[in-house]
Amino acid sequence: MKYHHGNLRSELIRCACTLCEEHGHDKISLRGIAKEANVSQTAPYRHFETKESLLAAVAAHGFVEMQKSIDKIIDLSKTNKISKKTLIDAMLAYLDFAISNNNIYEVMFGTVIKDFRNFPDLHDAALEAYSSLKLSIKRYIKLKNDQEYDEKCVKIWAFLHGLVGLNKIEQKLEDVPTTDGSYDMPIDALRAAKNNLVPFMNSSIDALIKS
Amino acid sequence: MKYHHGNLRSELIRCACTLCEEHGHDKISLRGIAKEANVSQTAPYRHFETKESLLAAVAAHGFVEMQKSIDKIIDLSKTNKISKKTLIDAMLAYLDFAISNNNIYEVMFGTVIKDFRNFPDLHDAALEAYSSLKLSIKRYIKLKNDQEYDEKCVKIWAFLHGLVGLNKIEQKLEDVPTTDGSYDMPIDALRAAKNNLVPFMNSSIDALIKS
DNA sequence: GAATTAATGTTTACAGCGTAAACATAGTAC
DNA sequence: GTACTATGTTTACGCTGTAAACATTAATTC
Repeated sequence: MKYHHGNLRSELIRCACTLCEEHGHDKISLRGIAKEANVSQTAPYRHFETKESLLAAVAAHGFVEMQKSIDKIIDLSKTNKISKKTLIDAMLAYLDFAISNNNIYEVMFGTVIKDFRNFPDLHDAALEAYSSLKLSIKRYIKLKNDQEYDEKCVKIWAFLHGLVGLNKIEQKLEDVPTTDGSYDMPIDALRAAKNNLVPFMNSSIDALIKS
Repeated sequence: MKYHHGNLRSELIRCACTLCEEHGHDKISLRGIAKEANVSQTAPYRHFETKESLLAAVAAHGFVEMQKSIDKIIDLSKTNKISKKTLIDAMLAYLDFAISNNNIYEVMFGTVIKDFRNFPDLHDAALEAYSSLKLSIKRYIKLKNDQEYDEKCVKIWAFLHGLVGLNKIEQKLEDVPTTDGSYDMPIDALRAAKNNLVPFMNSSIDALIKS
């Protein structure tokens, strides 16, 4: 029996990512992660000060992956303009990551990690991801200055981030017959948006960039 | 000493709202809420099956309050058109509620409550709140049909919800000198948006409605 | 009005949690 | 080889959500 694990740190992050995505960050325990990695329940403390700091590593990993999926679309090796279709594809890549990594996205943007400044790796990864989002706009359209790019980028980011949030709450609501008429249903609208995502995004993103 | 409390249920909700907003939903315990209400630590179980269901009541209360603050702006007693300024004011009321009730907003839209269908009061309150958001658009602009209102409403809601989310993460990031240039800073842009919220909203909301 | 029942409180108990402290083993430097 | 450091385990503590048994008060039935 070997006493030392070797690379427990990265193994813990891997297990944490898996379990987190499977069950949600609020349903996983440090002990459970340790068990998954086949070590004692306090072994993680040799590599992470707290549970929060392990989750910070999960979030950082998430930002890196999210950035990769955007970078893949806009092709970092080049510097030329990108088409509107490519821009939309990049935005769709954001949404796709957020939705297929729902629970990790929650850790990245939720309240689990109070302050990114306590976790420099995470802090950097988050800013790097933003820079890819911004770059995709820079490559799409010519604007006056950096400040203007930031303004558009924040608008689009807010819109994307909001769509992710609404997608979550759609899943919590019920189909209720609207016949009663006392209130209206956002669910159909959310579903309609999802089923026609490309035109939906096309009009919205363009409108925001030009606003 | 009186053994029965009388209206412990509503008192517990009140205490839970207070403590939740003060410390965040993940930092409060049923026991702590019970202590705040001066009852034994298991007394809440006579009124709420689980901690989740008490938080559902907190969320429901949040939706009602949020709706009120929107309704106050658009003046439900009337049915006439509203100006663009009034529409923006209603959207600002949404943001204002979300930000000054940060931690309760988190409960309303986060992952704490898995499925609103388990909590009919919450489910209704959420849909009612949506209907007020939609009504404000209906009163502002004439569109073809209900479906079109829903589409615009979802876009605007996503945008608002996203802004709330970005506001949260702004607080977790750090001011870093951009001189290095390896990445760009969303923080300044977020702050700029906040400092000029009215024109920022004016352009965005209009663009989304017309998109 | 007394007896029964239902509603609403308390006390006790349990397993799981994050994590601190003490201890054990393995790898590294001299 | 000996000391030191890194990395693992064991044990322990107080807090958590909540189940179960018990107590008291309010409501209902006769």
